[in-house]
Amino acid sequence: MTGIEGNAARHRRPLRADAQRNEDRLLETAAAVFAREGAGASVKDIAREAGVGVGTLYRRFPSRELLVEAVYRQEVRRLCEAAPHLAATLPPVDALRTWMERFIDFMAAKGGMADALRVVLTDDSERLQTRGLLAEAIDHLLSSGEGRPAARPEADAQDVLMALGGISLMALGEDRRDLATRLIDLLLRGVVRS
Amino acid sequence: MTGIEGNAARHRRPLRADAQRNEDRLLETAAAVFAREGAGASVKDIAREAGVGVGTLYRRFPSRELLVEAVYRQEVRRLCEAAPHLAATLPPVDALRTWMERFIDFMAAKGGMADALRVVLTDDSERLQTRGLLAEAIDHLLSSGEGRPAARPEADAQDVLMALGGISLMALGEDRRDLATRLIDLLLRGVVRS
DNA sequence: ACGGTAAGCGGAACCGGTTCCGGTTGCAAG
DNA sequence: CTTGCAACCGGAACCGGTTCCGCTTACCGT
Repeated sequence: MTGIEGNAARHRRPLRADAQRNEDRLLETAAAVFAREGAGASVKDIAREAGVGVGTLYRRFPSRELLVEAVYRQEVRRLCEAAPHLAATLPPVDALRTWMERFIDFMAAKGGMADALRVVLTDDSERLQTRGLLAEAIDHLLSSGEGRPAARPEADAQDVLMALGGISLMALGEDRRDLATRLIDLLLRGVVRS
Repeated sequence: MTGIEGNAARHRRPLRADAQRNEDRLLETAAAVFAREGAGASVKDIAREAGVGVGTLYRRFPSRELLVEAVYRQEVRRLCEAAPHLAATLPPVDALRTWMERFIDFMAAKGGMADALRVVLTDDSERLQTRGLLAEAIDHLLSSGEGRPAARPEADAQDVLMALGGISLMALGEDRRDLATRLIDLLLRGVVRS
């Protein structure tokens, strides 16, 4: 479980040995702390528990949200990879709806991911692979269904992702699961082929 | 311009004289500072410039967002009051779309209102009159149009408000006005009578 | 007028995120 | 094996929001 491999290291000179060690340790620790205390845990705590200074943490993860993103990147990837299977198994609209509800549940399960989500969907810097992953998954769901795409042709995966993000931001709280469901229905009504 | 009259004071013993004076001064100062530096200005600055301690500010406005809400309540009210006129003047869907775009533009114009907006739409405590105002305006637009309501009967003003809030949260940034427009279209397609 | 007290006041202290910078060190060239 | 230096490190310092608490005061009843 040491070292989120698929790193963005692809086109970046390899890290110095100590730096790499610290990065691994930070991700490891952050994952543990988030799991234990929710994604709201303090950055300072994580740094201390990982045995490094905050400066070190910040050089690798320039903001709290980026750390969160890095920690959950794996799980989001898994979520996205499930899209093709859904698309192949269920009727188009149901596949889309199901995937969206899974997305909401995932976000809700992490607690306090709202800010991180906003950053991931809003910030257009490179290194935020997560956003592309999500858009790709949605694109898959929109265009699936043999010969009868689920969505109106103009419906754009990026836009749908943004809309879903907006819904998450509003409906991520405690007793809001039903609100999320209703808003997803609303969104689908606008997206789906009439 | 001293003393937002329509206060929630309705069923609250009147404030002590000095307290009322401070509240007025705070609102006045906050409005000025927000206008000068955007809604991101620091609470401490506002308190200092109003000549009171932060403690005083916080007793009256228990969080930064609530202060923002109070400062802009008037303008939001005005926005909402424009709804009936739009409803009477334009075809139902156009009225709704126009109002929504005004809403977005208003939020964008204030800069850094995103957090305040989330609180206003999300927090269900009393004293947040703004939310009710907005829902009412939307309700008006949804059910207007002589004999031919704009919206599908199940469309709920609260839900539409939440969706619009979500859109705002995602599309409030710099070059995002067009995203907002597209998302509003998407939303309308789900809301409007087919 | 007077006194008691609830309401109010100010600001020091706390907390979490973020930045900065003087000192350290992996590593590669000589 | 040195040595030069870019990359790194740690943590003190800063900043903004929020809480806490000892002191003050407006106001009501007498």
